[in-house]
Amino acid sequence: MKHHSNGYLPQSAPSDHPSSLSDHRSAMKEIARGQSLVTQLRAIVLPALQADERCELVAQMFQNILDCSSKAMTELQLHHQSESQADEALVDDKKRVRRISSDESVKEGATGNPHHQHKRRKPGDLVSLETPVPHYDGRQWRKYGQKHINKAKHPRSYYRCTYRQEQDCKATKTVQQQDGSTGTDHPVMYTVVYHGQHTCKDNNGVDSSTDGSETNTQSSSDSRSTISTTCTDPYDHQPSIDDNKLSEKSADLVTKSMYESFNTTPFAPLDLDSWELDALLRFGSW
DNA sequence: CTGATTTGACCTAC
DNA sequence: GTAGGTCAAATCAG
Repeated sequence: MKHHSNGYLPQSAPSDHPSSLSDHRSAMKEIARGQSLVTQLRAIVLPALQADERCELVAQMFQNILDCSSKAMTELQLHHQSESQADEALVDDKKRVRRISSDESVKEGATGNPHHQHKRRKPGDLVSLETPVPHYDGRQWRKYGQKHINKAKHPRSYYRCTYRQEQDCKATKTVQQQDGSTGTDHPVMYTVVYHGQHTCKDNNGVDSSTDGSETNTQSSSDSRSTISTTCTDPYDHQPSIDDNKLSEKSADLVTKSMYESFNTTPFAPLDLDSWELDALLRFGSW
């Protein structure tokens, strides 16, 4: 799968119904943009709030907004899929044949390989968004791989839920810096793609995936998404390897500390100008 | 010492 | 054959 430069859901090949599909596409783009903006805003605002009731209220409002957009995104995806399915029916048949045969070969233990699922993920099971803060999404992730993607300047990092083993949480995400954003003028933007649903509860016992409103995956994660990052991807500045390591580490540290302040303990106390609060509250009543 | 990250190898899909 | 995704040993950091 190629890096989708726009950072949104990868689309199947252009179909015969360009109008409706492109409508969906642009709607999804807009929603994703909205999610990204809210995410960025939340990343700025929440850490600046003192841990009091208002803070929780604000956090809840952000969450609600993101949940709403996630639901809308899901609806659109479903629509999009059902419409594009017809177009892909023929292709699907071919794929199915192939898949079956390959499954059989696996069953036969032709390889006896210890690695089980190296399947490519289905496009339908993902949600992507653009954010300058790819790590601070209220979830705990563990990096398990990094790869240079064809024609992309920056490597893609692969994360899975920290609780994958203990709670068998299947959620994963990939983070990739967008090619255009190298820094100076515009904030570095990352394309974050969430795969699979969180079935875990995060450590403070707050359920993550389950507030019911989050039936969809990543959106769930992504809705919680949030805040984060810092991630200066090592490759951003393309410094020495050592620098890379340093920056990654520090980014993760920041991420973690943000997580902690965000997730578990309420939020890091911070001074907040009254105008900021007013703006927030106004935003909340919106 | 323990847990997280890095990174090259490996696997599967295309 | 190539590209994307995952594994797991080695390495790093607290």
